[in-house]
Amino acid sequence: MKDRRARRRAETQEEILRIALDVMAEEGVAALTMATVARRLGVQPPSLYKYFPSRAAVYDALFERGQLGYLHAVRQAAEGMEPGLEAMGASLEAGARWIMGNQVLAQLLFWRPVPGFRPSEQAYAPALGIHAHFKGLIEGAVARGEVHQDAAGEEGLALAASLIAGVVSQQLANQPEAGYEDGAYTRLVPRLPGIFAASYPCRGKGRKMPGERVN
Amino acid sequence: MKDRRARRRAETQEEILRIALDVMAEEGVAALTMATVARRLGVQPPSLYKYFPSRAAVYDALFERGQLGYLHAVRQAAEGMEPGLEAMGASLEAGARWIMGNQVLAQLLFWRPVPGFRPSEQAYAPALGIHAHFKGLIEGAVARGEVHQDAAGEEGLALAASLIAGVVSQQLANQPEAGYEDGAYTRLVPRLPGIFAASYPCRGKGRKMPGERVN
DNA sequence: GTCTATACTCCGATAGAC
DNA sequence: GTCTATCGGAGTATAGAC
Repeated sequence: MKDRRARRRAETQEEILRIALDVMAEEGVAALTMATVARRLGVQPPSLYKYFPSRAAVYDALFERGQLGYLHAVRQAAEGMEPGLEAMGASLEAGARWIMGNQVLAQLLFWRPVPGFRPSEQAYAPALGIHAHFKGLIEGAVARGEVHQDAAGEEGLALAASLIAGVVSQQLANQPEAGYEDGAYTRLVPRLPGIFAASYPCRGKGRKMPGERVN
Repeated sequence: MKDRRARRRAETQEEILRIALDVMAEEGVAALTMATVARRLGVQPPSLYKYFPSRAAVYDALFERGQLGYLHAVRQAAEGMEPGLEAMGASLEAGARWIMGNQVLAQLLFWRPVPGFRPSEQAYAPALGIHAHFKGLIEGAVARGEVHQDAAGEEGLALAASLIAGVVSQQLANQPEAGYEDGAYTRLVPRLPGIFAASYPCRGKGRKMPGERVN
């Protein structure tokens, strides 16, 4: 059966990627080498090139997998919810949790730790979906009168992306070992929707926002 | 004269660090090699070890230099100003500008791009000064009634750090070639003090903050 | 599909002559 | 302080036997 061979091949590719993630977690994202993966897999380095044509191809497969995982996480969190601030908060939290649970992939996605590596167009494609997802949520918040319409512009999207990138960057750089629940920076995540809304006030002040601070 | 020898030696160390920065900018922070530096300096690799005992020592010297440069930038920006939101805005902007003008050092300071490298205690020391600097500014803002006193707690400091880290992380990862003036993310920096203040409202709403959005 | 063998390049670091 | 020479090892990738 060709199916069996194909499945076996896919399983081996899976295992290569899994081992690669382990190596990157232990040695650093940029320190991934085909030889190390081969040793752990119990084969000789040349064998790996039957599954991935180059080291960059391994990075690319992981990059695509990461984008898809992150996209799935933020989408699923808002599933069934009306687009708006609350759904945005759910997506932000899910995204932050995903990042803290997939730190290695997150570094590959959101930083540029590997000199010379640029993701292929296909691997980068899900990022557009992520952008569209948050754009839709913010437009929903505008329609519901939760934020000013300017929030749905590029600047608003940049701010939303910067807010989440800020807390996770600080968390990963300063307290990488802390979990999502314990992190001094991830603790800020529930407040991000309120901070975002306060940055694009609709009209009247004092509107109660989810996650807003109560003094 | 021993002074002349010492000065000559210091000059060579300076040039080594300068070349190392160039290499890191072109090849990636983690891709720095002593051999590359030696080639550009026009000497043989072993000669470098007369100036730095190891590659890690080069990273460490650059790390310390970066911390001191960043500390100096944020301090100087607030010099002569009363501690408060306005001074905090000046420091944030100066910090963002410094980062965009010293991207390689910034990666070394705020990300962890080099597997196995940990800064020495001495090299890390200025970071404590940076923390204290912003703590003082926020305490000034509290004293002036610009923000709630909770802003001066660890959570407030974490938020301030996350705000600036977010915009520069996004800028470096997505538009590294853009300058501070043109960046889609650094453009948000002037609004950060207002966003921070809105997150820790003192009492009455609607207070005008520097950098606050006008709708 | 896996292996051995290998070509090729590079690295960090050291020893010792000059 | 600089050099040559070298150790000892790493890496990516390919060729070809099995």
